[in-house]
Amino acid sequence: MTEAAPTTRRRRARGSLSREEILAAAREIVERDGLRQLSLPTLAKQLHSGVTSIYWYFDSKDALVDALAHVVLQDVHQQLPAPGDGRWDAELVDYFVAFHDLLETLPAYREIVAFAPGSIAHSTLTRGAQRRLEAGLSLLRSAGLSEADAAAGFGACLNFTRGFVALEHGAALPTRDGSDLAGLNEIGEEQYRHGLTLIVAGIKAQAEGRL
Amino acid sequence: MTEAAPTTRRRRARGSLSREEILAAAREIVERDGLRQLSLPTLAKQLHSGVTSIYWYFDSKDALVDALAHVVLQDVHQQLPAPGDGRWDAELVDYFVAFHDLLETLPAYREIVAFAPGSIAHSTLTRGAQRRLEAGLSLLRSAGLSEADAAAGFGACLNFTRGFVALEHGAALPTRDGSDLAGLNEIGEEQYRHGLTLIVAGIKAQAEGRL
DNA sequence: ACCTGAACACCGTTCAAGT
DNA sequence: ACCTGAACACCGTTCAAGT
Repeated sequence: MTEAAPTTRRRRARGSLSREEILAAAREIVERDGLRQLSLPTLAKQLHSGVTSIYWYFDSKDALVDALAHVVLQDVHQQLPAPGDGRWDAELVDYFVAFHDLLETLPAYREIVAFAPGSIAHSTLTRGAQRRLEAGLSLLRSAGLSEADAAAGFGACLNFTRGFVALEHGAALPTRDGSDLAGLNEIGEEQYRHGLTLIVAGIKAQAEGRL
Repeated sequence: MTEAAPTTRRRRARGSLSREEILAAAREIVERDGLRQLSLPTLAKQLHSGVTSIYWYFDSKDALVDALAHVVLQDVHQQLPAPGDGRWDAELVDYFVAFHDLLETLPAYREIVAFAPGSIAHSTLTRGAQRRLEAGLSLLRSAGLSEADAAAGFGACLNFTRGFVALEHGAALPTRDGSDLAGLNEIGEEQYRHGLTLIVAGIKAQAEGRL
């Protein structure tokens, strides 16, 4: 009765922790419960480690979230599909719709983009991601656009996609009254596709010298 | 020596607090120090009130932030410019560029969109805001689009704008290495304008039956 | 009806150890 | 070198009062 119950495991072995393991555990928590539930005590519990052990690998919680964003983004870019060989404008739409669907599917990405957009912005592109994006970019070159125009057009699609996903988060609630202006606040797959189609049509107009 | 120093004011008068005053103080903190600095203790200090007094007017901190988002959004919509009477496509671009600049100018909006996008999504449009938006919408009707196409096109511009602003926040840091793919991560006024121009060109193509 | 402090269960971070 | 608990200065929220 005088001793505390020895319910929990004791001390972790010396070299048993790592950045990778910490990030994997953090990701699991974020996918399961959302970024707001990610605290250092929760994370330590999941790792069976002391809370302060985490500080050996990351300077702060913010730094940890930055690193997590980086890992998740790498995953996203790795899963980017290669464009097919149909007409460039149709392929470009498909390419980004796939991108959009991918982002929608990854809860961790949505969580971070919604609650720590800064961490996403900090993350630089890896070499592999650059190659994937290059493939999309080349679609635009094949439309006969100058290098600068192609990059700008691709960037517009990219920005639209990223921004749209940021918007989609938390917009899943029912509208509170019926006074919605022709569904202007509606946000979803259909609205995404429409905006993207318009941008691509704009690029096409530019390629044909009608801008 | 035995008494605590009576440095601070005593108790607030009975009916002296209000939702409005609380929101105004909260807004001041957000504009000055950012949303992350907004805590109930800080807020209470600014109000010279007890921390728990705030709970008489708001159920939770989240509810308070929701209300703050609503107030700020109302301001934004009230400042929306009326479109001029030039060509519809040029006017539409100007209309949204003004919108974008407005959002950029209001730190409170940026803070909330960045750190509490959910609160923005919850907010419904007031009647006044609807009238302002109607003016922009009518630009599209004058292009000869169907009601549905006009609303969809306007919505695309709106979504692009909102999403873009969400992206801009925290993207103000210098890129960490030079491997940036033709400045694809660049985000600013120029990129905004370009994306918007493409969307409008796409709408034009649609209006002329080229989509 | 409206304002309040005490108390609670949480945070992130620093520091001075243990091994 | 790597892991740890104690301690600190914060949070948001509940509750049982005061007026």
